[in-house]
Amino acid sequence: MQQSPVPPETPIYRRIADGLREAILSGELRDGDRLPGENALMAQYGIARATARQALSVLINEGLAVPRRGSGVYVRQFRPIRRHGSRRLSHGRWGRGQAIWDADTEGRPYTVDEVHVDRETAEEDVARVLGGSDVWVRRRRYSVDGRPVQLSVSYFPAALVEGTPVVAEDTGPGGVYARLGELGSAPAHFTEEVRARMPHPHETVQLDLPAGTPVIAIMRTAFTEEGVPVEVNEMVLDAASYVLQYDFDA
Amino acid sequence: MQQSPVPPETPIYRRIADGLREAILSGELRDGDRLPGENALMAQYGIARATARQALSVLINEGLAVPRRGSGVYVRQFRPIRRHGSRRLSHGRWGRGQAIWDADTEGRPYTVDEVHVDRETAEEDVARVLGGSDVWVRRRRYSVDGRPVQLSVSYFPAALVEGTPVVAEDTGPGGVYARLGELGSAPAHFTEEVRARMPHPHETVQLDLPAGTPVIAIMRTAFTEEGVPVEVNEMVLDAASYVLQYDFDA
DNA sequence: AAGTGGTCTAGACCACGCG
DNA sequence: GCGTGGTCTAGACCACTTG
Repeated sequence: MQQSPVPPETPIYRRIADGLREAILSGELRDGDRLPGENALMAQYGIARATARQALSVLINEGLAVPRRGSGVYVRQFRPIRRHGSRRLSHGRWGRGQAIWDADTEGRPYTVDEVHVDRETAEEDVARVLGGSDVWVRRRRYSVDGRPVQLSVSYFPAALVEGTPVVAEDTGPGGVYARLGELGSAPAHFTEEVRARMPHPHETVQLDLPAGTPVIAIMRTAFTEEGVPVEVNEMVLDAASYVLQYDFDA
Repeated sequence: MQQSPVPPETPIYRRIADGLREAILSGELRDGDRLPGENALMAQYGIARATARQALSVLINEGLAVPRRGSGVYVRQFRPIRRHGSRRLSHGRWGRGQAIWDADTEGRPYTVDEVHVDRETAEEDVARVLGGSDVWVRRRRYSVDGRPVQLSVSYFPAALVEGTPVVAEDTGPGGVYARLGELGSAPAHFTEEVRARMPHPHETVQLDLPAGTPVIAIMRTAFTEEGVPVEVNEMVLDAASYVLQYDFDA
């Protein structure tokens, strides 16, 4: 037997997915709640297993639900961190300014791990910006509340940082930017290019991302007061964990 | 019969997807190229149809491929538009500044359609920012090269714009901001909150998004010189069509 | 007309989790 | 141990695109 002769406008699996999405977005199903499982959907709608799975996969790929093996499918949560771009302009300057999206206050403890510092040959895009492919690279991963949220790779011109604390494992108080300042190359201007896309496999692993989670990719270039580029920083953020904030004037 | 007794590390459909992804990311398969179809994969790997589909669905949900009914599955392309946040800081100021990501030059013709102007009661988040829920709302959709790329909804305090050209269908030269200026409420400061997520169903329709495409959601608040909020602008961008650029000082 | 992807059924074995 | 989701098979009918 096949389905009813006239497919009722939209396929069954879509109608089921739509209903569940509605329940999630309306708040009827809340963070961490369990969705009806495959067996429940099969019984309730009289459908085959594959069809029930297809319905659930829609929500999973939309990032609204997360499957847990041996347990069930659950509503996913969104608890972002607020990341300030141009902070100096944002702080209590425009009295009545209010944030639209809720986000945890900054200042939560970051954990840094998987720090690697290496001398490498930069890819073409980075080399073009820095004006040379001979670079030192600092890679690291940031976690908040034990969950990885950001990968970060910084590139520095080798001629500038060779043999300096910039390429040490621990860069000391104030971090890399303070050390660059001591070299007479304090970053003064920044350009950030922001994209969103689905993660690559290694990002999925390193950030422990469920299906349906995009990443935000930021390429930041730091310039000295004189306009000399001294760092390119490539960041990949779990999109479900971040709200970026930028403030500027007309 | 079932598969071989020991699942060889990773499931078949993943291995196939990994291979195809590799081919795409390495450039072996290029923009618009056709991927091996379901039948080809079934024959090549000796697998069932559902398994071949599962492999392809991975790439589709990652936004790397797009299925075309009756035709095949094709490599997707990424041709972004560059959107400048704080442009005033960016223009030729830091001589050697180079962009990392390619993007079409701005200035390509935008098309605006589906313009709707209505008086409404704002949601709580917008009302909190504007200091009241009585608002006028301007909705519109932007297209470039005939493809929809952005949805935009602007909220204005009704008390400020009631009966002014701000709420006319055509706002005239200089647009809404010029009209706000004539009202003595010229926007002078902006805050943008940026998120990325998977699209809601109506966004998928209005932006004609294939599966696996995230959207960038921007909430921009405009303030006068005195710090009075005069507009909240909620934008939803096709993430595959945009690179955002922000420039700021240390 | 042939080939493609879209939807759906009815089974199967598996690893995992939770009580 | 039982229910859960993860993977896979072997079929079917359909709508659509293309030569």
